[in-house]
Amino acid sequence: MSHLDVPAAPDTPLLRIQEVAADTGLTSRTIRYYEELGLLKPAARSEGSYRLFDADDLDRLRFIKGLRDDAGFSLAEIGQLLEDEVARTSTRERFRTTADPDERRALIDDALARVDRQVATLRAKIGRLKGMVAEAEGRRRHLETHLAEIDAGLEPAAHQHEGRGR
Amino acid sequence: MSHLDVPAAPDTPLLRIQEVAADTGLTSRTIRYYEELGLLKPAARSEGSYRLFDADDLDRLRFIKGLRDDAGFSLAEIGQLLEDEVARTSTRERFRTTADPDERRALIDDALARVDRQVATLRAKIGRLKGMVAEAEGRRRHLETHLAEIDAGLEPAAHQHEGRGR
DNA sequence: CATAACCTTTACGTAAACGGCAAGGATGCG
DNA sequence: CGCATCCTTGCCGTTTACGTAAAGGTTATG
Repeated sequence: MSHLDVPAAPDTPLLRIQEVAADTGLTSRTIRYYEELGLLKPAARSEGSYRLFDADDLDRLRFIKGLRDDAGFSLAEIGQLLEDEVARTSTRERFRTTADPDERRALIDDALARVDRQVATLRAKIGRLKGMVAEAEGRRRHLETHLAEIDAGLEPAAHQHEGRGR
Repeated sequence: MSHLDVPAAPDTPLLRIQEVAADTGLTSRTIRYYEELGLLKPAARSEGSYRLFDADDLDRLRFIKGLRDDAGFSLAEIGQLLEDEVARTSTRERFRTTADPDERRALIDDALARVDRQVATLRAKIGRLKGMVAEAEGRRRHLETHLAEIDAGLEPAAHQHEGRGR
């Protein structure tokens, strides 16, 4: 997440939900659902209470989508990874309103810690997947061994039609 | 999968569903559900139609669980990965009953191809996860840059309570 | 300011992945 | 063979992750 960006780049135009949906590949329903679950909170609301999203929110949604589609995490797990949104929102606000460098450092340190935990979680998953690849390759070797046995024991025998294996 | 094992190790005792559940960490309900979905078919049925599983089935179930828990695949995707079970069953049978080395080779080649596809799928997922790690690390660097800016621009300023970051 | 296009909340519907229960048959042991 | 235990096939219930329609405000545009 790039919450804690330069005081929310004042040039970001703030998009409405449909635009965000198009940009992220999610549906507006899904985005509202994620908000309902506390996975994000739009940067603002229009006068008539339209949800308004900034670039930061877009990043967050894309990250969520990645965790969901690519990493296969449940929304509950994603919630754990992103960690409580209320805190994030108030943090973002605090960061904008405080000028105390010590406090700003502390806020960034927290954000760093969160990112590190995310990376660790992703790496753990990569590790498990690699374990599965290793298993599969074990099966592969097993099959090849078996194939070699057949070749050794029976290849010399006569067989009519062209062999098909490589 | 080690279907196509040495003609189904004749020493395997054939377990009943509860035993299998205990061994794999699944529930019997789940195992039946997986069969219903066509993810596996128990090696045999007892006289009174009890499901009976061999070591091969156990491997398969553990593999499915791995794909589900570790890799985060949906059961539908797992079904694709394992590829149609009916074919597998008849293949297993064919393998046991045929003596023609050419045919056995062909069957093993097919199994090899399946394993290769599985490995490719897993590797693709690993790739996507690494992409996410890279993204996260990008955010990390961004935060650090930001932190450095604060340090550079404001650190020299006076501040009362002990700095907290490292 | 009229109106199309977009938004809001509310609420019911659905597919996936099981959990749990009921009614009845199968196994194993003394 | 009697009985506890395990199994079978339904079948309904639940959670997750949304889809979809309803009823009614909001915005942008001519």
